[in-house]
Amino acid sequence: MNKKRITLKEIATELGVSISTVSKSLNNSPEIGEETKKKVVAFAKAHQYRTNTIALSLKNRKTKTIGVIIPEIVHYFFSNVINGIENYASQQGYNVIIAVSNESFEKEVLQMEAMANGFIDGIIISLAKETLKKQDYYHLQETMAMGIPVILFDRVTSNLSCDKVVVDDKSGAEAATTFLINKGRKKILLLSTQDYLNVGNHRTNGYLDALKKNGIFPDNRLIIKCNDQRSSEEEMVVLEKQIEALIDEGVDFDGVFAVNEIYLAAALRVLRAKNIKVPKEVSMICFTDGVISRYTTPRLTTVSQHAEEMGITSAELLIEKLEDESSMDKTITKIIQCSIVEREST
Amino acid sequence: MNKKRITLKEIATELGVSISTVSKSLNNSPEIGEETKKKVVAFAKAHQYRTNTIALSLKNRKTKTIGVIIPEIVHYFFSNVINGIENYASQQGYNVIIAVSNESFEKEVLQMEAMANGFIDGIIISLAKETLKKQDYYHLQETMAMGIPVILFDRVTSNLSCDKVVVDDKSGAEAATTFLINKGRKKILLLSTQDYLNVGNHRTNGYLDALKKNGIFPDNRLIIKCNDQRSSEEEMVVLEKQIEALIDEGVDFDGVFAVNEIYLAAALRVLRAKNIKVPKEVSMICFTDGVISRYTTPRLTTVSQHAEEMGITSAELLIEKLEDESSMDKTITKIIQCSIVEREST
DNA sequence: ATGAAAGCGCTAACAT
DNA sequence: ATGTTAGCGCTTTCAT
Repeated sequence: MNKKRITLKEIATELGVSISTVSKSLNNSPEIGEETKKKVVAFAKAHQYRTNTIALSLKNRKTKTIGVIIPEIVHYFFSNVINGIENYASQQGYNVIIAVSNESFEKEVLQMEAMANGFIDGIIISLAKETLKKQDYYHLQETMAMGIPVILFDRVTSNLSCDKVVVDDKSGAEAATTFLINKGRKKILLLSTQDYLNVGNHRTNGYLDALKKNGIFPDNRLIIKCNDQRSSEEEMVVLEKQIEALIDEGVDFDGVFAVNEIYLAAALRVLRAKNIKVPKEVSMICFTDGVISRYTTPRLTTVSQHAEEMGITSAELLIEKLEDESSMDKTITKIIQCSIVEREST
Repeated sequence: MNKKRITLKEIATELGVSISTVSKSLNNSPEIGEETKKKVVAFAKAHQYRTNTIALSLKNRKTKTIGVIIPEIVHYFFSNVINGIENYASQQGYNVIIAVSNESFEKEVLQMEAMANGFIDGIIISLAKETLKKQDYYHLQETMAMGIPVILFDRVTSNLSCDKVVVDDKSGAEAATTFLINKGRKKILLLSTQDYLNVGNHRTNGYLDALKKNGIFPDNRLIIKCNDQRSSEEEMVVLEKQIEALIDEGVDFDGVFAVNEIYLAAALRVLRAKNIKVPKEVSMICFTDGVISRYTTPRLTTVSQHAEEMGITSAELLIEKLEDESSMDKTITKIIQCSIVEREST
């Protein structure tokens, strides 16, 4: 046991040739005679030679691995993005390291530094809520200054000049709202987030635009911007109470548009408790085409953000920067279009 | 831009001292005079010196990173396990690399080799369905033979001698079934998987044991072992049909125990379509305390497998092996107890 | 107190 | 066709 892997040097002494002969043989260099080549390759195979990636990295000054930092991993959207990144990257011969910031600024900085310090050629990141709130991007600037390319996705900021991959949140929200309007709904409840999350902000604007374009005057009582709670469980409880109160106050609505699945699931629970029929009396739609939408009754109509595609695109952008020096200068922003997945709630 | 990080060598020439003096100063060696030390440290700081992890790894023959291979990432249980691993590992100064096998044997082998080839000190893995079916563990044996410690979690096999972290599936299933029996249920529908998945197998046994201990004779018509379909969507459709058929045939049941959330969610949909009241007429419980359970109506009572704890335990086991040579010989299996989280479906 | 040199495993330019 | 050597960035033993 503990058979510590064999090195070029060992093969060389064992075979009575030089290290470079071994190296060249293994890399199938034309410099080496067929005879020797065969001999070396056979020996290497027999002894399960595996080239030491670390040594290679040190030599080449590149690690062929890319780092991904996401705010949360237990999250349908993000894990799908990772899926996309993983698929494309591995197909291009890159490894993927994943780190989680847990929505914390401090942890994000730590993770970023750990990565920048060593093992990665480039970083793909979606910013933590706290970072967005603080608007402190020093750690990102620093690693970019070190010549490490950074790609931002989904949770981005205009304060950083680098490649970005975003969803067209505004037009997605507009489409969703319009979708409800076209079903004859006029009093549409919006469940959104606080404005510092650009995502929530854009979606709210899309909602407002759709109303305006259809000549519907927005009703402030129909716009709920959820407060961040410590846990999403608590957030649910608070939100459910708010919706309940709304109904009890007699504020009427015939549609609901939520900026994510769980808000809509919360609304659905309330409606069912109040015995309001979906989609008969109220139509419902939300962002995030995740697991929940598929397993509620009725199943939820959603706006898909094409998470996997976002992942692939981010990886493409990064690897391009990595392989082609000249691409380092220009910075581009890719916009992924949303699409509506209709299910039973509309 | 592209400020390529500074090296010891550069600092040395810049300051007119030797490389080793710089190295020692930065590592606060007592060998170096206070004066020089200060000077070097100051200079390093000013130029944002960061030690090159790769070089260190090459020297130390350890990378301080651990690899994790999971069958799926878009999965509540696995992402929670990762969360646990990540938390413990980073706290111990380790990085975590994640790879996904996508339930494919081939991909698992590839990922394993990529990892074993270089960047990781040890591996934590949950086996792909295909691997379990094939029962081919050569790749694992090989990396263990290379002296790389491997920890198996959740999807394990008795054919491999290494540390393992498993859930007590059988007693969890027994507890769940007993839970329903104690609510006065006697005709309990079991929704399980094919037997080659040890997880499904154990849970089925737990179910049978609970029945036996309570003097209930198992009814084969009440045991459904779902076939793997290409996608979980398809699996749902098939399963829903099966349950529907059961009811239409007049096979009666007053409880449902499913080995995972989505099976139970499927059952719930059918029951609601048939206008059967939950939990009034039928009580329901399942394994996997995930997102879905929290957002259906009624919310589902579940058996929690303490995913995060499993992650932490796996990481502990691995890091222990990594830091303490002498622990390499013994192999231990940790069993994580399940617990029931009661919600509205019982 | 400081420095020279070897070595971690590999590649590649440059001999031979 | 094969070998020698330098070097990637760092630590550490052994001089000085």
